[in-house]
Amino acid sequence: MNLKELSSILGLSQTTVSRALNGYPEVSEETRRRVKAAARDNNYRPNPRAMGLATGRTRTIGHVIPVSTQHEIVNPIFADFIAGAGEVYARNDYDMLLSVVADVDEERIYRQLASRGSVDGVIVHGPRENDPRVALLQEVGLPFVVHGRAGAGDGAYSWVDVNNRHAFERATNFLIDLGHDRIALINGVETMDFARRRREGFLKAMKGRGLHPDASLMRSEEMTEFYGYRVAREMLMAPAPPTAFLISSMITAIGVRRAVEDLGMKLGREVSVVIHDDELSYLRNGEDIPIFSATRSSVRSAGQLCADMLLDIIRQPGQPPRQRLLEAELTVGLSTAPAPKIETARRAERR
Amino acid sequence: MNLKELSSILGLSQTTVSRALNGYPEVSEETRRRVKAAARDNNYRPNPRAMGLATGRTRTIGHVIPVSTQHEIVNPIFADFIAGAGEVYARNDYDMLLSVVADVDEERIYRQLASRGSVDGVIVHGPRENDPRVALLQEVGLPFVVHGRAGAGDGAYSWVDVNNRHAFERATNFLIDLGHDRIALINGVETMDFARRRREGFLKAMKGRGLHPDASLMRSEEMTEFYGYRVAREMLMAPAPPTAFLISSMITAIGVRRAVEDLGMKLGREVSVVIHDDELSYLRNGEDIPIFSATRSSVRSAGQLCADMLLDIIRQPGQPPRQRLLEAELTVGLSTAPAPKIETARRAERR
DNA sequence: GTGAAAGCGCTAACAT
DNA sequence: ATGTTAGCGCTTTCAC
Repeated sequence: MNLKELSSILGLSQTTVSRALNGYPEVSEETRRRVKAAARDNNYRPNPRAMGLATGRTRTIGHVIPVSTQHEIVNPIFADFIAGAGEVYARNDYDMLLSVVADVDEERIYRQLASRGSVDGVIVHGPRENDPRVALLQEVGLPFVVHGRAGAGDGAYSWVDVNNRHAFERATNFLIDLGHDRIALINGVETMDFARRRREGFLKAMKGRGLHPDASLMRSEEMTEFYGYRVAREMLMAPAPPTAFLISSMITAIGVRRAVEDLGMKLGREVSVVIHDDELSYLRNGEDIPIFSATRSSVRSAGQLCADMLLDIIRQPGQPPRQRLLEAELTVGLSTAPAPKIETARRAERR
Repeated sequence: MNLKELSSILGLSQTTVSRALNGYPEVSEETRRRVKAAARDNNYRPNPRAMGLATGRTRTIGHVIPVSTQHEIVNPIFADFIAGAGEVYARNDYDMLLSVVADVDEERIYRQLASRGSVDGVIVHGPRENDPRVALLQEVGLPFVVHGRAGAGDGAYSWVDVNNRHAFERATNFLIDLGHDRIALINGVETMDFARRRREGFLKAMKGRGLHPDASLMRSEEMTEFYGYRVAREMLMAPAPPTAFLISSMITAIGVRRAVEDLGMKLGREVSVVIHDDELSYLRNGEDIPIFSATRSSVRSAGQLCADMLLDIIRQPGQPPRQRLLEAELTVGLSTAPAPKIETARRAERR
């Protein structure tokens, strides 16, 4: 069922039917009612490609997932983020286009998305310091929201982030409260913004409590399981082993646990594995309340929020995104720059 | 830069330029060369929506990720699968459309994808027994490949699966070899095909070795961390606790480990956590070779294979997909039914 | 308030 | 081997 058929059934022109369906004000109430009813009854679905061709808009958001060329990890955290964002898209009748791409190809992909007009906007994942993608996207005029912070000036772009520094500061303080003073930080690659912030939180807490962080207990690598296993083993076998671990990834934590077991040490009291907030709550609340999913749900919220903000930006070209309430442990930054406009766009006054 | 502009630069008709670019045979060698050069120099990118409108094909594959309405888990395994599939799409210049959808809405989404023509085909995730989606997709004529088996007749559709039964049989046998006879099976929901197969593998090994599986040591639920924690704790505190666990999910295994720690028991020798093949190799090979990623990479291979098969099916309407070599622990089934044809399709003879 | 017609960028019959 | 023309299904301008 296409517009032509539908309009001939109704004895109206395609124009009128289109206008009625799209909420243009110049259609009579009566006609609009009839048209909407007929559309529903005939199970009419506008062809998104035809719409896209005509409007320049696609109702599609791109997510570019960079896969490192050196390691084959795909951060499982993406799954939660994507799920959150996907929910929002579904609710708003947007599609999600996922590009899994070798990190070296990222620029090409972004340019391609922009020049092909495959998407109305993109979410940027895993920002690095002074991430070139920000400038790139601004250059090609593709609206975007960054998941994490890319470390350019405030207000230069919009972002949503988990409050990494604060979470790690809290976790560190908590371990110190438990009596630990040799705390190992097993972190992700610190060119990644989130890893840098986690480190800062850790150091802030240590110094705030008069403790000297031991450089040999601070590592920064791609967060694989084996990385956790290897460095934990190394540290635990050294003359002055850590009494607690602060770990940046669930996967890496598994490796650490293995190392601890391997050495015949006891997990729990002797060595606490803390993966930011979630595990922290685990320790705090005892055995009955598993809050491990807390972080996963934060990430999911982050996905929702990112998507929501991006849709906002896209739908209100020329206006900064609106402020909003935050759930979970999230922080946001709103771009003060107006969003790029799509030339062809001429928003109808929604009724 | 669009076709019109490009052709006017070249002083040729749009038709000729289109034909040259798309490899139609009736273009002169010389012209083709010129056209291709000009396209490259002018950085010409065909508009995929316009192409889609004209051909009915979209060069887009849909992945529908069902999210349970009752639990908010998103299987992290999806991330690896998606990464594998995404790679193949990128290589073949296809797009991936991801729909995260409440399981109750799944049928609607599939129908929508079909009727809107948003995608050329779909990958079906998480099949259940006699999954209605198979019939649905056949009804609406959308080409598909199932990740896992949906338990209809052989040859009715194409699928790719990890060899679940075999993996669990091996793991169970291995535990028995180690001297265990009270082995707990902490499985996923057994209406899911993969969970049923894993159970079968477990039972086969147990019976094959003359052991009686204890019903109180076999559980089947949505694979969350807390589920692992809860049932492991229960089992370990019962009069006759298990001496080993066979667990269907990495996440659930984390819960089990916690339970073990909580009870002050020692992991490793006393209780072995086995998550199909990967952990099995871990145990077998000792501490230096972490093969934990084995399963993750199987899943990734499965993603690649699914995508590859689907593209095959789409590109050769009317022909069964070709046989292929398998890597990793995968099994495939090939549909004997011809793939549905897209009416508008008229494949050019690729030169 | 409604309709006719042009056009979005491309492909594919049908000429030549 | 190349061009002409008619769509694909929708939006939007312009006229009534």
